[in-house]
Amino acid sequence: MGRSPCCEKAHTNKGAWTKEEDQRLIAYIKAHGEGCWRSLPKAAGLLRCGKSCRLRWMNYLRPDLKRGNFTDEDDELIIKLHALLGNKWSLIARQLPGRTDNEIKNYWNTHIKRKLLSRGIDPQTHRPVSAGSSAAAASGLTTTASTAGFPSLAPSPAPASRLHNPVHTAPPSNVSFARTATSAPSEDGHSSSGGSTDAPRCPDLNLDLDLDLSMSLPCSPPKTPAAASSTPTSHHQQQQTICLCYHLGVRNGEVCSCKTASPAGPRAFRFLRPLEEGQYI
DNA sequence: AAGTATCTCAACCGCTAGATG
DNA sequence: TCATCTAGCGGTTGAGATACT
Repeated sequence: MGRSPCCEKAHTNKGAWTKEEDQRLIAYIKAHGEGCWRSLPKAAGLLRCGKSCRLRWMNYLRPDLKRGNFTDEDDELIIKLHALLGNKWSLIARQLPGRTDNEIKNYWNTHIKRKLLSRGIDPQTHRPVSAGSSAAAASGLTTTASTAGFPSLAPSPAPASRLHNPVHTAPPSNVSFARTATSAPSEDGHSSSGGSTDAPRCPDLNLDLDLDLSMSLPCSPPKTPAAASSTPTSHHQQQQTICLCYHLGVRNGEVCSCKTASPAGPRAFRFLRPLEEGQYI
């Protein structure tokens, strides 16, 4: 498209940030706030790409970041969220205040994957790995048994990045992460956003997950009023709405306050359709 | 102590959605 | 409507740290 590069690469530093660069970036953002990342480097006197500045700030310098080890509770929450959302690291990160998507992504790849495999669970599908079939696990092949930790949270087979992103779009009906047996598989077999295993590993899987627009944050307003009022099907209107936090046990049984805290009204909180009797996903 | 293997995680790259003119 | 720009996302890489021989 003839698009110009995001920065003049010939005149930008790359690699690890120095303390001085960090200080410059922090000072600038403290003075001016987060804003136009493209123009920030020049304004702040940094020989860095705006993208790089943004990343450095978001992943490392932000004052509200929580450094240090993840707790077991964090682990379990991440696992559950991953089962629900796939590799939507930014969405997962928003449920863990002080953690970044990059940090969670790294933690997943270095710790949780191994932890799940040691439990005999395929980290991509969240289903038990059949005995001795680590290769199957790696390729996303699964058994049909329920997951060990959360049988109702079988993973959604990898919505293509942004194609089914509940934050960005309000589909005409459910944001169904499930795919039928006739759904097209992903173009490649390796891990991509949302997961690597678009093979029909769960042909009858129907998560029927209706994540509302505020999925991104417990109480964040919807992106647009139009989207917020996107017409739910009558089918939906009959569903009891349950906050995702509540469903996941985040609030430990409490009714999530995000329902009331949202300025956008009752449509602004996330809900899952409870499974009907005999239904499994 | 030295060399090698493995692990961790900060940073980069390429891509897309949404905004704008 | 189209072209372009920007912010943001997810996958990947590689330097440094650590463990092992």
